[in-house]
Amino acid sequence: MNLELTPGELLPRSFYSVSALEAAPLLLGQILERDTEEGVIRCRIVETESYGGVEDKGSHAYGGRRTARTEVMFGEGGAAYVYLIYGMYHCLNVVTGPQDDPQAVLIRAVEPLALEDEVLMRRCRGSLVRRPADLSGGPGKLCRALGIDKALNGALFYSGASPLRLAAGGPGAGGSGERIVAAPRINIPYAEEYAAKPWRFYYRDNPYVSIIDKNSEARSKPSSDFPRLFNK
DNA sequence: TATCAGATTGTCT
DNA sequence: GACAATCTGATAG
Repeated sequence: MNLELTPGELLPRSFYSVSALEAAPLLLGQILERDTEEGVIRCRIVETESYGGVEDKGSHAYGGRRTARTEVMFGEGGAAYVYLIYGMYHCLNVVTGPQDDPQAVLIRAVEPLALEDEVLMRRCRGSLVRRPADLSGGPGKLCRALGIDKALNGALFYSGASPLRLAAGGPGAGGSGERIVAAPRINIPYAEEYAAKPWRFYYRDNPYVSIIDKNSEARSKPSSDFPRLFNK
């Protein structure tokens, strides 16, 4: 996919028509915008995981399980799927693919774009932040830092009227020369043979990434090996 | 730095 | 009734 987009412009609805596996690395480097009472928080996506299709045993929609919770995943791509995990944390996903094909990309880590964004995120965060990953390195942490809860389930990322949006990152979003690591997804032992699939993507050496894979050096690839949103 | 148990509730069987 | 796409603080080395 090669879309000509101006950095800062909202990603178009068509961006979300691809599979979750395609979208996961493409979302790296894109900008997540969140409207809060204190102002707009802007941050860059640095870690994602793909949960794709009814055959993925790691997915909430495995086997076509369509319930009140997973309903958003069955809709057209471009909506937010937000759910509660372990009774106290929320997780944010970007729904992709066509209607009735449940696929989503879990956003696992973001980094604040500017100092003002970091200030707002720290304010929302609550607990002690010593290192970058403490702020927003992890799906539960980033939702707290951005004030995301189930009220945002179904929000449309491509709509200017939405309180949660996705905009194009810099000229190299989806890459920009940074190496991308593809590694197994986190905490889904029940997914059996799907647990080992390298469907987690993150920027190597980025301090906001939640967990560093020991074999990341061997597994990392130049970003040019992944689909690009922008031409060079 | 690494490991571990506890927290806490919506969701599904 | 069991468990979850997690995080945190405590404890040991």
